Amino acid sequence: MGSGGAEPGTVRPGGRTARVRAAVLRAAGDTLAERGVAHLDLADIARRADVGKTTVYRRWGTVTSLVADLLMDMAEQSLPRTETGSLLGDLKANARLVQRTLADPRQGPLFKAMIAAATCEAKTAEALHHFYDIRVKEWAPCVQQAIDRGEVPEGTDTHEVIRAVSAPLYYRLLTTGDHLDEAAADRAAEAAAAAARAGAYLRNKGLG
Amino acid sequence: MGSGGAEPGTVRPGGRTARVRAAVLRAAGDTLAERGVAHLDLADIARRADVGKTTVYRRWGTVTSLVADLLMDMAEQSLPRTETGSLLGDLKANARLVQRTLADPRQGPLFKAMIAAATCEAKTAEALHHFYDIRVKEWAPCVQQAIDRGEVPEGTDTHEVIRAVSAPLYYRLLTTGDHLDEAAADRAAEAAAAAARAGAYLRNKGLG
DNA sequence: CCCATAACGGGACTCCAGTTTCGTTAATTG
DNA sequence: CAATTAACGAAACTGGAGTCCCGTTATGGG
Repeated sequence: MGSGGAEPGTVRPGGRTARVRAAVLRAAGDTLAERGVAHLDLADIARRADVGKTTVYRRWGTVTSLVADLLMDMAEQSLPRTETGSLLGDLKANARLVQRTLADPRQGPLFKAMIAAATCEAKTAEALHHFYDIRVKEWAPCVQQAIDRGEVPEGTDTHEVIRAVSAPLYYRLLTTGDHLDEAAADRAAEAAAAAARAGAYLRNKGLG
Repeated sequence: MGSGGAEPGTVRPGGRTARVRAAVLRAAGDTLAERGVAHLDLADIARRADVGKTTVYRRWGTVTSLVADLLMDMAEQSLPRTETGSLLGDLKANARLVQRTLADPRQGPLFKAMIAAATCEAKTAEALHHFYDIRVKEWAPCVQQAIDRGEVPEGTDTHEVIRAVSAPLYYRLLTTGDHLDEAAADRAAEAAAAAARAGAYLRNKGLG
């Protein structure tokens, strides 16, 4: 008698198992982008992935659980940031990247759907938080460089500045129907840079 | 022969019909706050509202449609803004209001759920956009006053400044697990004020 | 106050998302 | 290159979300 068996896919992760995972995550992303989280049927995803629906139910069980796995997968593929030499330049590069992603006909709806899925289950929320944590950590160094250069006051919360760039873009995506253009990206970067220079993101504000 | 009949609840909107709507919207809000949009059963809501499930299905039909109605209802109850005499003071008052709402154990999850529901259906999205449009319009005058006072450059997009206050709070609510405290609210207000003063929210940037 | 009928509500019914069963395929190990 | 068994997949099954039917309640107009 064994311990009851680990999660499916952990003992023989190679070959077919990996192919099935890739196909299912691909199909899940496509379907999420097209239809959103609601009324999402795992059997549909299985059909699109050319995989038995039993397999999908056994390995992931629920839509939110599948989204969590998709987020784990996406978190691993982080694209390197570009460096321009100035805070505003770096933040604009970041803002443009976010804007292009959210304005993309596939990626935009996909991100909306993943955010929606994260509101439904703790595990999915955790995966989403991890995903954004990685993105923020990837870009935070450009703010540190600005601090070192003297562009931004010492004690500035670098992560908070990076989040400040994305925030208005996501807010607009979710709460308005407006198109996200490059002007919006530039405005987000300029606002974050101006606020950072003015010391709005200093840690331990108002404790003295 | 008639035209086939209008939507239920439009011909005799008084008395019982209004009571039923109020009870159902109340129950819908409670359930959304507790469980989120996923796996939400209209029969559950009907039971909690002490209303026949047939009635709920007939008048609203789907969860997203019910959320849309809830948003219409909430949009009508706009609380008046306070005036402090300075841009930063007004923006802080706004930020604190948003922060308290999102940090509230009932309202926070409710807003998350409504945002999630809006990603699933156009009609619900429209209702959400309308809701935020009203909130933004309610607070935008305080930015106009700051322009008149000379605190902020002429040509500043007043709506964009108000959105800039809320954006980081919503972004944090959705993409991190962190608690929204008053410090976060103040930081959001200060950043928006600093960026506005620096001219980051001027309309028609980069067209000349 | 009374009538016509809008709107509600209980209960039976349907249909499909999710589960269970069991046989098949192929990843790993020596 | 077998042997072992993890993982897959087709098909039958089940439970409950959503629909339908029809009798009941009570609103709004005259």
